[in-house]
Amino acid sequence: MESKPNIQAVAKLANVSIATVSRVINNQGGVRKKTEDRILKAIDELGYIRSAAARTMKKKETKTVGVIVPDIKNPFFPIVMAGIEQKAREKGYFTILSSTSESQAIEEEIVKNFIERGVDGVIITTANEDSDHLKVLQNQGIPIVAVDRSIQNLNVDTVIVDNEKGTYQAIQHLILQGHKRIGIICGPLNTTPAFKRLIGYKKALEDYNIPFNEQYVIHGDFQEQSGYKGTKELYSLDEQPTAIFSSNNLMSIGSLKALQDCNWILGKEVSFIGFDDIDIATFMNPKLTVVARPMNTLGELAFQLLHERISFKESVPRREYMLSPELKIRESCRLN
Amino acid sequence: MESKPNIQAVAKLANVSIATVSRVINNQGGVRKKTEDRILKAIDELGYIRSAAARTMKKKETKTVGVIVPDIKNPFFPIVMAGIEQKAREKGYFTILSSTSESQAIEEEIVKNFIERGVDGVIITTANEDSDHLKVLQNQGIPIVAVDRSIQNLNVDTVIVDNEKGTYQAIQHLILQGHKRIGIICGPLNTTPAFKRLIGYKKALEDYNIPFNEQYVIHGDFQEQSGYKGTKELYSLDEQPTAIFSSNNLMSIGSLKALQDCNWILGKEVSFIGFDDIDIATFMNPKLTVVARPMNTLGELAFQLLHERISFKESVPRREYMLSPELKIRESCRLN
DNA sequence: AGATAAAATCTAAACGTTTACATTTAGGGG
DNA sequence: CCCCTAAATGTAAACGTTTAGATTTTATCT
Repeated sequence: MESKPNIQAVAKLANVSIATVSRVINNQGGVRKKTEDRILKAIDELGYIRSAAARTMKKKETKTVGVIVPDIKNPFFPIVMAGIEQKAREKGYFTILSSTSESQAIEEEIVKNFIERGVDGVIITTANEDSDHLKVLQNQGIPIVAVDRSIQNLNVDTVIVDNEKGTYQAIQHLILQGHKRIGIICGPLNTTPAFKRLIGYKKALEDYNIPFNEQYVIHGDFQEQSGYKGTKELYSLDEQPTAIFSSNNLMSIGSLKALQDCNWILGKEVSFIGFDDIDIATFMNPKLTVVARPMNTLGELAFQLLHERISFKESVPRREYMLSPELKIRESCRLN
Repeated sequence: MESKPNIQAVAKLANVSIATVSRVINNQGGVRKKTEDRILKAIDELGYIRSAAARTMKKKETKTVGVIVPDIKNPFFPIVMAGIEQKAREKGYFTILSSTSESQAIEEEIVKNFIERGVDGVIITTANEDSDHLKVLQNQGIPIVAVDRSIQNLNVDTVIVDNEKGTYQAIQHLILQGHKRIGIICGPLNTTPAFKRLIGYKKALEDYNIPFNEQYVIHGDFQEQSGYKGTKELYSLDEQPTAIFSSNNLMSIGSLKALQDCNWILGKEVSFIGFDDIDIATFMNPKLTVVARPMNTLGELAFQLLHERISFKESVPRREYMLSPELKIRESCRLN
């Protein structure tokens, strides 16, 4: 196998200088049609593909944005990613995705790697919000957009959903149906989404004068297993809750499995609302009432903000978009 | 904002030559402890991060593998990806993921981009199997591993599951329960998985002397919508099938929705088996019988093969791993 | 045809690393 | 204390682009 052809080889074959070749591959114009054809032919003949590395070195830009998510297995993120990818492609950008498995150590590794590679910007759902480990990005002048989870003490554009409101509405819905003992399965409370959802829960109780009871608050980690365990805990309480709110999709699945295993009858003995719509929602019997988020839009918006930052380096003030989730009322909640 | 520090700046601050700095950042040893400390301190002070671009240019390697999937929204791929990512991290490799949305045009774009970036290898589930558009990779000497779908006329390592066998077992299971009119919802037949699943279906019918009936074969595209439509078609047949086999997860979901909308009662009026286990499977009533694939293993194995190729450039002969899927018998099939 | 302007093309210098090879420094033995 | 060897460090070239500025070619107008 020959060594890979470079711009030099193309230039020689087409009998021009490398500068002219460069002009052609970058569509800069100012090249005679005849010359261009000759060069194009040479490129084709040699199978020349330009080296992004060399180009990046000169241009200091990569037309690449890095995306960091905490858990690629959570279907929420692939959908957000699809939104990002689509918008990025439209603008001629390329995306690279990495997952941290909710580990800050891995997140740091990825960030460093992204910087090494010279990404033009980063879209991140961070594993740890109060984290200095993202300062490096800012020091390097790399724009950041936080999506789904905001970042403390870092002045970055943010696209989130109104977690508090979404949860408030869900809990309110339950209260209005007569529920007073409502369990909530939380995510990691050092993440805004999890925290805000708990706030929404508390506020709804307060507004309707229902005493807050610590035993109904389960501390989960956004993984299926913790939803399962948490639900069993709730079940084993002397005064069982009559309704359960689960703070994310994966935990909802775990929770529902626990319900089945306990023979705790959904929609009859216990009402249920989950944050995030999931495939199973409409297949369950009864169908699941959920708080749904505009996931695709979240991604599209995130890229759009990032792109603006990349394009106009001038300091636009920080922007925060808060999208509204929607309570999709189906059948898993019953009067109590 | 200062311009980013380079190795030169570090060298000056630490009062050494750039060669020594290079030795330190690459852990090559042969540097006096005292000097190393001085350099490390300088690196830290300046916030120096080496440029991958410049490095790649010299070394002609990136420690990066590119992963191409046809549909990031299909939960199958994120799980495979998780397997790849984990193994890659262990070996010090970094992965970049892109999704083609089943479009060959986009796939070509991505491939080109990967080459430009100098990925050391590619793991791909191609959108179009009989495709010359992957030859470029081979021409560039970039190792490829095909996962889930093989590639025609290209001599690459392959990791797939035994689609034919998996489907055969499913259909056999239905036949032994007395079903004779069995519908199948196929994926795009120019992909091996879809094709092989159809083959498995036909072979099972043949082995049990059940006549093949074209009207029970629905041509879908692996997307939810086609599963929905296909199922309605089957429902509208004069001689409705008594059982349905769906060739992938997304189409299963569509199919099940159609069942509900038609009031065609699952497990009673119609039996059902889907390829790939899905969240909803165990929540349905009755629970879904499925053909399950070892998705995580698929990814791990794929990276392993690729890594071997990258490490020992010598021409090991082509390898093909075919993993066995497993028929998980639950409740969605009933005697007929 | 000659002068001039405009268009096309070329030359050469970066960009930030790695590394073969050259040079300096340190350490030990006599 | 000097010499020799090994260890540590330095020098300089190369990797493949882009691009400013220099030069050549072409086209236009008298």
